[in-house]
Amino acid sequence: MTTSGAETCVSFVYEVSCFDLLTNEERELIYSSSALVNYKKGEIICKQGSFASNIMYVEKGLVKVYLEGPPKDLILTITPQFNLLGLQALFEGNNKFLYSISTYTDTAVRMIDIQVFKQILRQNPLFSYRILNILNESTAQSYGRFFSLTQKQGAGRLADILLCLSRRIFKADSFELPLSRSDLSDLTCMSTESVIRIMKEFKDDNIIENKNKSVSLIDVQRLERISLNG
Amino acid sequence: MTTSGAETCVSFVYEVSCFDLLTNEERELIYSSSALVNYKKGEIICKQGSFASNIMYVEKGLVKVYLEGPPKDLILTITPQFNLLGLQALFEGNNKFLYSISTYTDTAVRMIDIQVFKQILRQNPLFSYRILNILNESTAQSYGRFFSLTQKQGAGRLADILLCLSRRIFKADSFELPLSRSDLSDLTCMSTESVIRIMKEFKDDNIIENKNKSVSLIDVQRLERISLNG
DNA sequence: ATAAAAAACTGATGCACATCATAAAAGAGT
DNA sequence: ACTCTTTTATGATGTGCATCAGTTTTTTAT
Repeated sequence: MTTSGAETCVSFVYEVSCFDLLTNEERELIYSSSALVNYKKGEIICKQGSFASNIMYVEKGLVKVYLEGPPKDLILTITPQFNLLGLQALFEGNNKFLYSISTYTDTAVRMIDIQVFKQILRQNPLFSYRILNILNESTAQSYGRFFSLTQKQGAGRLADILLCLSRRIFKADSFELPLSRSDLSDLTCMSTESVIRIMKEFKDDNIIENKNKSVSLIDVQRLERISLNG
Repeated sequence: MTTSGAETCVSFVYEVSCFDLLTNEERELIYSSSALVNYKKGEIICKQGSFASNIMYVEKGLVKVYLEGPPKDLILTITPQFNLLGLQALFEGNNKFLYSISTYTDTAVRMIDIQVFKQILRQNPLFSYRILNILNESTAQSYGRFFSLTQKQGAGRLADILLCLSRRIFKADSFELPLSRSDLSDLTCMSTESVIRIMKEFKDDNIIENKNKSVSLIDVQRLERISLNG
């Protein structure tokens, strides 16, 4: 398997547009049985191991979905607005959150009653088919990430994440990074010190620019080569 | 996250019983548009990157689903009979296999036309809901495995795999292992030599017995402790 | 039964990365 | 402004595991 940025991503290409597949009645049902909750930057939306009674839809903001250590956290995805969270709780017999979710920026989340969501899934095959596709995309991406995390060494893993952040999340070569070095280390499965050292290498080699929170990818091709060569 | 064998598994608890949710007509459609193909031990069922036009149902046998290196293969799941394969190809725009699949034993696979499968998904919400649950279970497991592979060290990862093989695949403390040491290394993301060394340690410590292909778990509790402590 | 090939094993060496210790810089709160 | 806390940075040391280079055992083929 040869993967560079695109296939090893922690986020999604397509925003979720699944609600347009609902009938007016179903949409009304969703809205009337849901609540919009606002979170500030850094707050926890849900905690691994707690009971899941909602499917969540990020209407605004940026969150991280992560497994809690010890020895350290592992960030599964960085999810921006217009995406669903907590779909794994649909699995019968799986009524607990497998992961924690917290916010990087101020975030608004629509909490949808899981029973209502399930009911609509059962009665609306097109909607159900769309959800199935979303889950499949997520699985496909997690395979790419599996490969990145287990087969590549540090520089390659960090290159993957930088490319992903640039392409999928911020959709620009330059961006203000709301993640700390420690977050990057939870994404790339290495120590914070190693992230810092490799970032410095990239900077010294003129592959990226980096000052405080701002990051610019200068030599994307080089980054892709590093990603490919592990 | 604290995981031992159960949550870090490469195989599934429940056999797939989704076809009972089909109408007679739909079942007939599946059967008439499918073909049963027999593979010998060691043969390749599908190759990563090739076009996927079928959903596969393992009627008999044992297979591995794996990403191909370089630098080395990564086994995603070990899948026994009565399970579906290739569901990821359902993702629109994803008509290529993300992984290769090959057999450990003589295997019979029913090849189901993907268009027929999709059609039934769209028209039968209960079936679609069941498939969605299967995908969700698979995602949940891959999270556990993510954690195992990225956060635990060698002995813990191997303990996880041994526990999984015992519980999920062979459903016994003693079993004949059709996988080579090299396969175990592709499952645990370490070198073959390391697998051998750790297996020897386990044997010297009377945690397992091992002679040629036969493996017996002697001290399961100890294995679980090793799994937990990384 | 025997040769050939593949898999299992063993030891010596090297290296990527974690860990530890400590300092500098940036951000947050008053 | 200034303190206090958090984050970033950097060097020194340690280690888990890969790699390499062999030997032995097991399996396969004839």
